[in-house]
Amino acid sequence: MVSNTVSFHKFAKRSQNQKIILAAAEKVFAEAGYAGATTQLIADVANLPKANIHYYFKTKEDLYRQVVYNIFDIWMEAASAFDTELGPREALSRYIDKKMDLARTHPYGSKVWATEIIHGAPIIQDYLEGQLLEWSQDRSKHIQRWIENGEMDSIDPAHLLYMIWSTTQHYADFGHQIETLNAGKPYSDAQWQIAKLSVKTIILKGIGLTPS
Amino acid sequence: MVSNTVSFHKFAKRSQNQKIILAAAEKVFAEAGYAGATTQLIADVANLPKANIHYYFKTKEDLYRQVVYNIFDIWMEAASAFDTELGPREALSRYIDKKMDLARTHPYGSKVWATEIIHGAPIIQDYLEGQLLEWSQDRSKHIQRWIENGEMDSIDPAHLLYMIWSTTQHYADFGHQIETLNAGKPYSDAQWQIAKLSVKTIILKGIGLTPS
DNA sequence: GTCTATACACTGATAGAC
DNA sequence: GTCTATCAGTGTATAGAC
Repeated sequence: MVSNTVSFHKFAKRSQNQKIILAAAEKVFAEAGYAGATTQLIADVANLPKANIHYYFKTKEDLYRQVVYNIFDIWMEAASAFDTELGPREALSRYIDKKMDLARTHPYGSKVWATEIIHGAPIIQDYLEGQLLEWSQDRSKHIQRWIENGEMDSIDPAHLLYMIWSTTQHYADFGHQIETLNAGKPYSDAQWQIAKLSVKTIILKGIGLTPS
Repeated sequence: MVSNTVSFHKFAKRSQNQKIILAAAEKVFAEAGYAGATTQLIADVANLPKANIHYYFKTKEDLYRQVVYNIFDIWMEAASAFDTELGPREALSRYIDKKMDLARTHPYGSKVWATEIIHGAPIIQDYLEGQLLEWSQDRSKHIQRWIENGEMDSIDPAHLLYMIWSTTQHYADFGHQIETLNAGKPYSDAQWQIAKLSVKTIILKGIGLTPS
């Protein structure tokens, strides 16, 4: 029993430190880019000695890889909010809401993702060609069916998806610019509500629906 | 006369080399990020010795600064396509068209801009607070007037601008992802046409207009 | 103006004491 | 598991020959 307890505590501590490092790394990778993010800076933000970073993650690339996988997983889970059984208005409304919420709660992850894609997806390419392609094709088929059923306007589904992705992620990736144009102040709860509603209203009306 | 000729040639060569270096730097900064872009790599792409880069641009930061200023100038010039005297439908149509054209012709510049903002605008902050803020406020006022005149739906002008920026720039910044989801092939002329039309259709209809 | 050689600083990673 | 000291490699920038 003693050994079990020790073992449990060790794993708990390991898991806890890994979480702290991952959170620090996400922030530093987002703000400085992959090459600009030094392990020393990540260690400082995590409030740990530099060597500990390498103890928990063998290389800087491994750490970066974990950060990118994490945000991808979070987004793919959110993508299930795009539930085609609900019909176009409700499915798209919920998906946009979910993506806007994530832009607010996970801005660093979104920024890391953006630079990863901008640099040609050196790490996440396999996932783009796998999970993301599969999900996109599945949802595109359902959108096509809605169009054929006269439930929404005729629009190339890919461009509808790109519009949702770009518009929602913009509030994370370009948050600094938005804040600058907002008198240098971050959005309040009320302003986030208006942003969400504005995005939903324009997109849904733009394809012949009314927001829910 | 001889000295004038020599002088002329020297300036021409200087100007020419600077253009070659700027084009190479734009590409390398876009694909590798600021810290990841080595002067050696920029020199290789420009097909010049590394020392020549430092001869024409004192520091790497100066070179980066020029690249960022260039894309900002190009965008601000395009922003004049948003001619409020044309009325909402025509002004917005032309502006979206222009931004989509720039996403296609200047993808590297767009990517450099995106990472600059993602990293907190360390170089371009003054321009955000100056020219960009001024332009945004001016156009927002005109949009407000259109709304009051019943020429378009009631939408917070800032969010309409963000939607245009994010959607159009997405085709440059996330071009790699779009290409991956397009069977790994870059967009054809016809596909770019569809993209432009899709973006314009959704946004204009989304605010109560019909595309021109 | 061009280019080679090099100085100087910094970074990722690890060895080894605790 | 933790942390200090250190190494090997790489980067920016420049000096100086041509």
